[in-house]
Amino acid sequence: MEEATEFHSEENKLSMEKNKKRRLKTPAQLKGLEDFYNDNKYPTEEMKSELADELELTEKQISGWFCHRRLKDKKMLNDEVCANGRHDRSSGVIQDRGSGLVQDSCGSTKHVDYRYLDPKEVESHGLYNHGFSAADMMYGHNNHHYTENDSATDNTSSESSSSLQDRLLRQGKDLYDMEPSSHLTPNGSLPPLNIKGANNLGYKPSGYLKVKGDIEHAAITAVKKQLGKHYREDGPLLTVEFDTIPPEAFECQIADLANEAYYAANPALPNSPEVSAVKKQSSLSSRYDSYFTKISSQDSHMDRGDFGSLHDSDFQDKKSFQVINQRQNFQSFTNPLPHKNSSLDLNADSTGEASAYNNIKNRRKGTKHGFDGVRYDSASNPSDHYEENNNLAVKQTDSLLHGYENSNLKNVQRSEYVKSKPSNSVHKSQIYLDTEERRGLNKRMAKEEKFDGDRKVKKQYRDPDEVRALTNEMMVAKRAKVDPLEQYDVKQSSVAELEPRKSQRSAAEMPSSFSEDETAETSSSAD
DNA sequence: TTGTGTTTTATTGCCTCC
DNA sequence: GGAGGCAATAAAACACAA
Repeated sequence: MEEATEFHSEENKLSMEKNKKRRLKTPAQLKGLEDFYNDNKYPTEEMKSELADELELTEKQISGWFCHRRLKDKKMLNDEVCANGRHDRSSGVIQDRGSGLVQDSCGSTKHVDYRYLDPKEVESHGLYNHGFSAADMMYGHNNHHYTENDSATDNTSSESSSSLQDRLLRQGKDLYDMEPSSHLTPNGSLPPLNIKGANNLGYKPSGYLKVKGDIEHAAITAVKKQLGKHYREDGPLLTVEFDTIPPEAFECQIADLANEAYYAANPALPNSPEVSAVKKQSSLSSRYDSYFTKISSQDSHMDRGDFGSLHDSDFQDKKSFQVINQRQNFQSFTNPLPHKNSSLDLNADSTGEASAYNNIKNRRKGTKHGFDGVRYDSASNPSDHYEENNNLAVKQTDSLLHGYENSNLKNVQRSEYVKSKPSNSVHKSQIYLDTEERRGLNKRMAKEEKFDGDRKVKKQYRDPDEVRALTNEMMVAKRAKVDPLEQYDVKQSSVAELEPRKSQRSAAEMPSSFSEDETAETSSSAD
């Protein structure tokens, strides 16, 4: 026995040592691993071997380290998403319109989310939110079922805040709309239609989701087709005129969108269709604060930076301030590897460099994951009026939020990063996705399946940091802070304006969800 | 100093793809 | 069936508060 034991000890001397007492990687090893990991999260056998030799580790250790490193990233992402997902769930946000994929932010939340989401509601609200202004949506939520969820799941925030937050969350977080296949759903929202992508992240939609995705997608797509691509965000309630949409009803949408952007940039304009709505967004603050105050106390002074020097045309910069601030804070809160040269770090260290870096990375990112696709779309379509329209809410918010009116010059320099890496992707057009994107969802799903074999290769371009950054972007929407008084004013001022719509909706029996008949009908039409 | 919580490392089992 | 990857788990190492 002893000989055998001795033999084994000789044979596996090193491994035994490592088995009995795990050895921490030396700083040099860790650095090498991290550096390599930043470049390639899925090293090949050769790479592993080389790295093992270089770092004096075994390939097994290398593989294990990378595996755990990926898990770590994923976990971090999930944690972040978890916080977001909680908000979403509580606010009844439909994270994955169409596919039904709600970001499984925390693994266990995968099923929980659906307790709050009726497929019909998901569908109808998805349309709602797309067709309504923020103000409309607010009432839509409060007057319908979502407030129920709010009270049930989040007692810390006012009801009014939820809808607004939902709006921003969707804009910033609803990656689904932005990306058909995101990684994050990481919850933020998972790439709705990309089940594969979801799986990659550990979000494995079970039965219900798998079926739900197709059904909802078909129904929504059909409705979207009926509505047309360009329906006004500030236009009539979808259901109100749904049955009587004249062929020319939406033909002037592009122009309107342009005007909306102008309004957004000029909040002073009385006719800005979304001013009241934007003001309502202030309600975001409550829950946001509750969450981010945990992140960093620096937010307070950071947020009060001097934005005054910025012009309306610098909207992007303004927004970037929030993004950056949030990212900085968020990173400091979540990133256990401060030394890691993540994109966020790059952002802080070198604007230009980070910008270029992220641009490259964004382009490198394949369409495999929804996030990637979304961001890519957003970045690659700067002229997309939909994106512009989506920026509207943010613009308005920026212009209305006192706490953010002022910018920190220090941050201004960083705004370029956001430009290169459009945080507005967060606000990417829901409308756009609901039409153009969704039309290709089924095809895309098929492609996902088809090209799943390429996953390994594409995976190499998955950068958790990017995903994290995107998650942070999603969080940006939440960052919109408005003091309580402003919230109150917003409510008061917007009530009169919105009341008619409210009554109109109820008069039209705005469906909390499409009836089964409608769903079936639309589904069939989509077919 | 100790207890507790977190992080990191290692192992194992399962799944998917080739 | 093998390889690669993911997830769950255990345990050591570390950090921190009382």
